Amino acid sequence: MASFKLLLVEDDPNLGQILNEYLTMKRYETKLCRDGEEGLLTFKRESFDLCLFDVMLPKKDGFSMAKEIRRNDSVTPIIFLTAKSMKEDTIEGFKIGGDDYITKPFSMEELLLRIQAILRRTAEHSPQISDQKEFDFGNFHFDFDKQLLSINGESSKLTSKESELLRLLCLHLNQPLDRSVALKVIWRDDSYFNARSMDVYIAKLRKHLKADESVQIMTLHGSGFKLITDVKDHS
Amino acid sequence: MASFKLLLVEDDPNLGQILNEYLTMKRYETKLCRDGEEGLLTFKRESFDLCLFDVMLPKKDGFSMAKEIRRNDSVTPIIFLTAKSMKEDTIEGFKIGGDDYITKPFSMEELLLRIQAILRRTAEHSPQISDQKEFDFGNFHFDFDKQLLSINGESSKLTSKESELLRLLCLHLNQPLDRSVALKVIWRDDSYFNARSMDVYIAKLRKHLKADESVQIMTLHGSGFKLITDVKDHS
DNA sequence: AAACCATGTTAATAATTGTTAAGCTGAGAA
DNA sequence: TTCTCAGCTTAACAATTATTAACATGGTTT
Repeated sequence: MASFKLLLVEDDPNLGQILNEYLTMKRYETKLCRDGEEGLLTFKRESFDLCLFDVMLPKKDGFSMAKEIRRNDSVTPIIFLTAKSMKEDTIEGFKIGGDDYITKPFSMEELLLRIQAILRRTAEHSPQISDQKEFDFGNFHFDFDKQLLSINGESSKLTSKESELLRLLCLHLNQPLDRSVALKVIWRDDSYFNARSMDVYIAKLRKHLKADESVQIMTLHGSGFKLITDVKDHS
Repeated sequence: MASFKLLLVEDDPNLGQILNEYLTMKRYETKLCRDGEEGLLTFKRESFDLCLFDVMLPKKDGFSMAKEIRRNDSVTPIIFLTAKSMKEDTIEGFKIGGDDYITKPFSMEELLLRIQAILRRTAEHSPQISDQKEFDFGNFHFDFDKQLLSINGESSKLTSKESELLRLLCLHLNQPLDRSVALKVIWRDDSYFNARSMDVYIAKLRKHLKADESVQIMTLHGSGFKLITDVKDHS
């Protein structure tokens, strides 16, 4: 899946960098700005899936930024990060059209989960341009909606779980797919039994993919799997 | 706008009543339940726009309720209210698929704002309970009021249940339709027997739709169905 | 090597869905 | 009223899909 793009505006260099690294590690494309004006310019220049604004910022505070954004964009979610837990502030934040308000100190995991909770709602309904439904790899053609995997004119029907897993693998073609990512997306929970269930489905997919030897699902021991296709060597 | 319907499950009678009154005053239609089992039954029987669950509850805790709901409804937003602010708990709440997690004591205004922030997102994207009466998909033309499904000049009469179900599928054309959504809209109650009845009607519709191979009702095992049509090729 | 995980594989079990037909019910006709 | 019929529900059983268990294999660490 194409990663989400976040705009983080935070003037504290330490916190800014830590958050930046953490979110990047979690596969978000993160842009860090140091003050409100820079943040607003960046927002106007590029396009983001979600904003994280510190409230107290040099040059232009987080609320003012949000107000300006909401004048012509009522969609992009905004989360405020702040040291103050003042009731007045919280309320102000939501009234402007913010989506969440987190008080420092917060755990990074909680921030991540709140980001995910919001993106889950906006992403699932938005007319995903990047929400690919059909894939070609090796000699295969895979239609996710119809749950059909075809090769040389022959097609076989996949089950829902098989399709979901194959789709995730295709979206990461020739790139690693983390176990935990797949488990969270498909099984909604990363647990021992679900993990075993996923292994069973990997096995099923491998059987389906036998029809083309140049395609295979590689095991990345301890981390996940990777769907790879041989690139033909024309040397 | 028709007011939103909230399911509030809270065992503390004082807090329960205060919240109930406050939310009612704010023009939400609120249903208050005292324990988890009652809450779950109510949820299955009626249909709500958002849930507010206390975590610690008699008979069945808030997390267990959320888990059961998320098994066939990934849509309805859930907010957890709790006395504990344990990090573990917060994380658990989001992992289950919750949308927000509020720690007592909280201000009513903040709760209200968080509810609004979430509803703003879901409402604007949700497949509007549209009053569309006629649909074209594949080579079919479907007139909901007349209960007529036509193709190539031939039309067949549908029963009212068939029509209602086909209409819901059409409104979600090429998108998933949750079992629980359909059951609540058409049967008013998400229960075992109604679910079986719905399966029978899916079968009936499939027979009707055989007349055009490019149209079919896909099964999304464990979650629902999807009416799909081949996208016409305009090359 | 031994111990310890993680993964592969197959089969048994459980859950969900497909299908057909029998029963029930309410509305209109006789 | 009773009869009939269409439409809906319920039951029963079949088929499919998903999960869990059990054991085999292979990688990693010490």
